[in-house]
Amino acid sequence: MSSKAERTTSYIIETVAPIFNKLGYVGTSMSDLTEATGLTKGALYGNFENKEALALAAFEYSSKLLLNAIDQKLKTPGNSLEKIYAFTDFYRQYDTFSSELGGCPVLNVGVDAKHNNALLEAAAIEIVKTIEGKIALVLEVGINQGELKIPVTPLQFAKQLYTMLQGAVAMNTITGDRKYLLNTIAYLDQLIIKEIKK
Amino acid sequence: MSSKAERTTSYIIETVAPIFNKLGYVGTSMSDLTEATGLTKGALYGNFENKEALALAAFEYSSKLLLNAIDQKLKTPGNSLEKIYAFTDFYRQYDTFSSELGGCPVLNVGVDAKHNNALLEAAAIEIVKTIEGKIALVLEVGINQGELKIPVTPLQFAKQLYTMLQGAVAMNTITGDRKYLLNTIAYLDQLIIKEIKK
DNA sequence: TTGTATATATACCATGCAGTATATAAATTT
DNA sequence: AAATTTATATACTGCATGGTATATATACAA
Repeated sequence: MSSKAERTTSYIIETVAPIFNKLGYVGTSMSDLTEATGLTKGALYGNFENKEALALAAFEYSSKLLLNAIDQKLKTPGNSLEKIYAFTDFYRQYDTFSSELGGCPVLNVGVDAKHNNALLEAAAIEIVKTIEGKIALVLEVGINQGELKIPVTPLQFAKQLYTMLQGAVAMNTITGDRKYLLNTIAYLDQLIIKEIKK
Repeated sequence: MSSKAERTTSYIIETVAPIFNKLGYVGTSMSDLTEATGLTKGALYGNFENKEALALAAFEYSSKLLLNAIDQKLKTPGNSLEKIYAFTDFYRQYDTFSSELGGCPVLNVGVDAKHNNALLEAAAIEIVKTIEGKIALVLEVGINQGELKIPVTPLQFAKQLYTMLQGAVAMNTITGDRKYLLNTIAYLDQLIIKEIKK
């Protein structure tokens, strides 16, 4: 079993992650975090070197949850096309999924940290590459098995797909309107049928 | 001619706008602004009631520059299709255009202000609606003149178009890679030929 | 159960923050 | 050019910030 110390460290990260994601790195104060956790500065600084280390751990936690969810969709049983469908379908509920994380960590941290924290900025870029790579892999398998035809390289198509999804996520985030997600996925689904299904 | 007072007010807004856009509302301090303008707190508070009023004026300035640029593209001589092309083509250089504003004001303020400033959040939503409306208007004219056929309502299609563009803007902002813009516009151009050109 | 290591709470520091009152300087009006 | 209005600079609040030193409490090992 995990020690008490390990459990409080996890507890801090889990509690703090959505706050950082919502308020941003500079927008989040240490007192926001003591208030949310019910712990004191002593506890937070005993578990993390400083605010930056805490924010990084929080982002890694949030993005890992996102990556796990994506992995799960891309491992849906069936052929590559079905996996891609499961993945795009996931974004129909991305607003409720990401609300538990305090919003989309890729978008929020990617935009927020741009001029405020270099480490977080780099971490966000890393996650983007990871996600694009995961999508590309599924596409590649589909091509090799003769299921799919793609007008560009798998990575290139993966980037295009993810860009459209993140467009919907961004518009949903800004306006609060879920239709951006629904309409974009609806469009993507027919795009996939027309363009890449063999 | 404008009075000295009016000119300094304008000067403050112009100088301050890209800083707010880059650093965000909470991330920008009044001392950042006195430093950038070469003025003192007395001057800033003499021209604006408080930080929020200054940030709002700055966003209005930035978004007006964006709206003007979009208007110009959508007023390109020729038929509706050519206007739409000019508009999408504008986004090929959107990274250099927006860098003078400190990034895309819609994306940055829309994401940053979400949980930090209600007025800015509302202002960003307003700009989104305005832009979508402008695109929809051009599409509508194209339909009425028998140039274009569209699978959904003009506003709906405009939203879809803008979502894809903002996806490219978001990915470009996060990663710093211009290809997201170029590839998305390339895709959009062929989409327009296939889907809406009559 | 006691002793010890470790984790958390408390109290504090220097600094930076948004905002203000007032003095001084500069622009505008006459 | 003088008078007056208006804008900017200075000096100063009170408060919140990230971070730390140290005391106290708690978890774990014996």
